[in-house]
Amino acid sequence: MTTHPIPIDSQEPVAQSLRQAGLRPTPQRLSVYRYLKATASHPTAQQVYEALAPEHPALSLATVYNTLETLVGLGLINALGAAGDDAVHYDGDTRPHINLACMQCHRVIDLQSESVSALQAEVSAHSGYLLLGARVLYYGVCPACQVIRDE
Amino acid sequence: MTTHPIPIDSQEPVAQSLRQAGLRPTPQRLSVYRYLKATASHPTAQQVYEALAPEHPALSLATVYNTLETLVGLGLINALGAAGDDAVHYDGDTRPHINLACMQCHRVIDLQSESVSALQAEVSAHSGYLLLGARVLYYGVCPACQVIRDE
DNA sequence: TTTTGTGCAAACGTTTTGCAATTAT
DNA sequence: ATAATTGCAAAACGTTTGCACAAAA
Repeated sequence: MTTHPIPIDSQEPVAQSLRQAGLRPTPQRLSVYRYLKATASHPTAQQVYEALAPEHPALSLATVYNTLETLVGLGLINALGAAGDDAVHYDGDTRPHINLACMQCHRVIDLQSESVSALQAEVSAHSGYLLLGARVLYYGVCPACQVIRDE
Repeated sequence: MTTHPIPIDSQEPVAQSLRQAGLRPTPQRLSVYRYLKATASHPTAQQVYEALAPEHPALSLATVYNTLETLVGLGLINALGAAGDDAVHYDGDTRPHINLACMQCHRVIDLQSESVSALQAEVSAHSGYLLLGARVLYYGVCPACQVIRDE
């Protein structure tokens, strides 16, 4: 692989989290993480790969998969599961919120909610689990796809 | 396929739901549904298949997959997504509750919660989505697996 | 009789893995 | 130097699909 001019900011919280876990803050990991933080599209591994490919031509899909798994394991991103497309969608926003998935167009959007924070607190306090992530998602058919369905 | 003596109770709510959707309440569909309602184990398709195989020797894994998809589409069961094992886990309990998944032993348990009903109400009222199911799941490491991990 | 559903096996697409080369520490 | 990480290709796995047969309407 040829080295690409993707800057590694060692001060970045992700970089620190990775180091704390004994992992290296590589350009690939930072790119994947940054992309997930910057987008609201809840992409699949394939979509992350396609989004980063232009600026990161040597990136491999396998590395994207590995990286996503790593980030989930560290609790830095959430794995939401499939949205009618057999591919896991990821969410860079780990703050408590609701996800809405359309099983028809496979899009996932966010919905703010008062209640989710309470939920998370409840789980943290009473479960006894070492929590890594959340998957608060309701699935169905979005307004746009309902219209199409009626035609 | 040979006919098996699995009774079809036409009064069963599932049977009625299936008919309303123009689908037939077959022994396979009722068996899968009943099993999911009766267990608290949040099984994968494979696990449903293995559980029903002894009493339903002609059942095929493909039918289990098809049936699970059908039931999800009708909102009769919930698709929770993977639990560290790349296989979708299903939940026969569609009442609002929290699911806790252990990414190490791949088990999913339930957690009662006051807040989840409020969540669901919020989504129903404000999303504009035609809702089919919920996926309220927190994942991490269960108490038992934490002990093993420490050893 | 017409339509729907099943079972089997093959196909598909997502995800994982082995290994040599590369990179960070 | 040493150990971790990448990229590629191949493999593996869960899931879906095509089709002939069976069952229900």
